[in-house]
Amino acid sequence: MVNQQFTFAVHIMTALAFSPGEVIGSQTLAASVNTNPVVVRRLLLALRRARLIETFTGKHGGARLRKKPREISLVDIYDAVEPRPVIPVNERKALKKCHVSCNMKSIMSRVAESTEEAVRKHLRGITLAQLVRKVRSR
Amino acid sequence: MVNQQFTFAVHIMTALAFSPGEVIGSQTLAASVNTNPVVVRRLLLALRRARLIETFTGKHGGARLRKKPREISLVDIYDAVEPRPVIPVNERKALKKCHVSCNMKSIMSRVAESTEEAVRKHLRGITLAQLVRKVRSR
DNA sequence: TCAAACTGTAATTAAAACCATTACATTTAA
DNA sequence: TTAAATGTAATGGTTTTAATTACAGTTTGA
Repeated sequence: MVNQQFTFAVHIMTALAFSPGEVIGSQTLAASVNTNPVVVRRLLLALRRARLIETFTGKHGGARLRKKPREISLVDIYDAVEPRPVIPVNERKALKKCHVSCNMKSIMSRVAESTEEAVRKHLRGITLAQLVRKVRSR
Repeated sequence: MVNQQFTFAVHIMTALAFSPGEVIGSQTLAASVNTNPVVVRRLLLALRRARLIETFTGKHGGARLRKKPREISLVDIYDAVEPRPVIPVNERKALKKCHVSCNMKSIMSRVAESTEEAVRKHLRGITLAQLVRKVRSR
């Protein structure tokens, strides 16, 4: 299985955006995502670090958006949860006598970086507001 | 992250492109990538299925490109090895009473698909010939 | 003031993904 | 006919990921 943190985080943020201003607990969010509340809380911490949400402890605690859904794009969430790069670079040491081997790491690094940028650029164009609109239109 | 199969496959293809027309064995390729010959052979099978290379069994066997490096782009290799999608969709069943939960799967599917397309579009712009040129220019 | 309902966080377990490795049948060249 | 390859199945070990348990700290409100 691949890392679902980004997927989970988008779900959580969409749920928060769907009920503007409301404070929602990790229990409720976990039920919506169908995962464990602790998993949700860890993601909420990451989203809070990125200043996308604020959280409240104690009874009636939970999380709430800090910005408007149209001001939050998926790249904000992507950066908040810091998923592994789309293309991993082979970190093993090169075969000295092989010209290709000696240069692949730096070459693949550039490919990986530019691909990452392409993904981020794409995600930048999708806002939470758009996702919420899709939820509502069904 | 996508697994290293794509990274390994690009390395292998670059090595083949670096020695045009030459048949190179899995042993040699594995040494360049710094992995096991069996791992390489499995990738070679995938690349062959995609008709990017041809392989030869028996003594002096190995692999060779079937097209010119400038006619092979990284998306061809990407498609050949079929890595897991960049964004995985949460396949768990939705919480019936939650409107967001019920719609997230189809919404995230579209996000995942379009992101995949963004990656493929980017990779389509990078050819093996370009990578080989970079190897040579060092 | 105390119990209930939360969050924050560490530690552990379980499952999945990934790659390496072994083994061997088959093919080919010399 | 032997040596050197590929093709491919099976197995094992490591790493990654998510689930779970546990509990201290915070807040609300009866």
